[in-house]
Amino acid sequence: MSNMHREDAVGARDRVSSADIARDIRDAIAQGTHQPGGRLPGEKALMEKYGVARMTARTAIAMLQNEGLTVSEQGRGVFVRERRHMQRHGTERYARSRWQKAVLGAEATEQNRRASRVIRKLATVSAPERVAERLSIPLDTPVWTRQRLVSLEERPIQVADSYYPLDVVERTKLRETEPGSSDFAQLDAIGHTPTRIREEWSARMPSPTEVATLELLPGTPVLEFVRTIFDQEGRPVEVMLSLIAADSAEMIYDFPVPE
Amino acid sequence: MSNMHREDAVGARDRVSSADIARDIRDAIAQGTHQPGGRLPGEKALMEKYGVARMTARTAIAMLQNEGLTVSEQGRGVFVRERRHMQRHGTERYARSRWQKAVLGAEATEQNRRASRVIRKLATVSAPERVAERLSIPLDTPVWTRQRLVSLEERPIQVADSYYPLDVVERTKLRETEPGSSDFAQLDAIGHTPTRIREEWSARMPSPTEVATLELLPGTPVLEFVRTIFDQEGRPVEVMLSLIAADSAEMIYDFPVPE
DNA sequence: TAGTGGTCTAGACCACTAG
DNA sequence: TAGTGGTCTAGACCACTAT
Repeated sequence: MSNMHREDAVGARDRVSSADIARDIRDAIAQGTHQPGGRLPGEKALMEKYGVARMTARTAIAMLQNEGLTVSEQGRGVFVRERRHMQRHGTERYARSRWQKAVLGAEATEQNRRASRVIRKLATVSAPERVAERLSIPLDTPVWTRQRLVSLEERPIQVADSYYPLDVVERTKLRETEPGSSDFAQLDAIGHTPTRIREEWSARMPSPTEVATLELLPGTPVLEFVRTIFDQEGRPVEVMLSLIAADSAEMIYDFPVPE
Repeated sequence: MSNMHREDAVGARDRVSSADIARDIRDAIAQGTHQPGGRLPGEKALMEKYGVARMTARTAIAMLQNEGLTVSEQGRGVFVRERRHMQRHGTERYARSRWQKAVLGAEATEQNRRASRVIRKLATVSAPERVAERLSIPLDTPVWTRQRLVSLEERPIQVADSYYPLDVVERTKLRETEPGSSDFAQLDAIGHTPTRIREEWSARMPSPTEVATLELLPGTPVLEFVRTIFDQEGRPVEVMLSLIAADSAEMIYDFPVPE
């Protein structure tokens, strides 16, 4: 963090480093000098302005990109990253009164945005470890899975893989591509009334595969999200493993102080 | 994603790219070939193995670092990143029965780890926007703030800045450095019984300042956390703005399905 | 002191975008 | 086609770690 004496300083002046350049641009963005979506000085401009080599300018830009502040587009330039619309995940969205519509669809509608989903997989598979643990079944027990990619306004925002014990889905629409109403209503209809929910999640940087699937920009973390639904008897009847682009998600929990 | 024909392929062989090198190492880590904390091939080793220039090897290593998979230590080498202990955040930790101890301290003790906190600021300040909104007061209204840095096992893991309406803290220990018991007990003692809690979460990459404060490794996202405490009359009496290293936090919420 | 990663320079060729 | 960013090479000097 040694502060640089800039070019205007007399004598022993430190050379400008990529970190200095990055700081200048970062500050300018914070000050509002550059608006979201606006163009930033490119590699050439930085080379000239600071008198550095191309790699130095590139390093500065890479720093900002890894912070999620900018995006570089080949052939176009470097831009201030635009904020994405936030998708809110909260306790209220599971309310009984909303079971008729798919949870996400309902939320999107409320926020005046279009949600769509693409089924990636519908099959019977061996329960992966995280699923088996939560469904309280042995590892590799066959389970039904429905895996989908959820998009909002054409942008993929969430991978959601649901797993159900076979006996739960046996005679229901949950095996179909388009169940029509939400998992909640479906489960309720077959005698497994969703009664308690457990949500677990953490954040991390995505793998390149995940970057491709969710079309993530550099510097975007993902939320690893696991939701377990318990029925009226306390039995876990669905585990959903999900991956959510962190730049478009906000989790909100509203609850009374427990005794 | 063009698959490379490796050196052993005949004729027009693609050159090995930094992405290829990164993929090889990533796969090896996933396969368990390299254990957490274990040493990875350094720049020189990669240059020789793949016949590339130093910058190419460095780029490959940088990719892995930005994914949070590796750490480079100057003068030592490149290593597989070790997993940090997880600090769990959930609904139960606010239970009335725990109000005597500080919330975090209690959780740490249960997990057999030492928590410590350093006060960074105790003062009356103008309410920042996010605080004013949640306390339902005009922007820049004076509020009392207590800002602290929480560490677990000597590692900083959370910045927590609490804000209180002035009339709430006027005659209480909340203004002191070491209130002795938790905010919850303090608020309760002065007639503002914590009754409802609202928690809001999102994740993003940290600024360099935040990296320094939380001593974050590259490729570590942060969780931005806002907790609002409401008293028995539904009045917001505390807003806490917090920043948490994502590689050491896991959120768990357990709640009944709302009506 | 040897070996490692951190930073910078200088120049090449490629891929994509826009006029 | 000009201009932009993406990737790679080759070599220099520096900072830190270990021995």
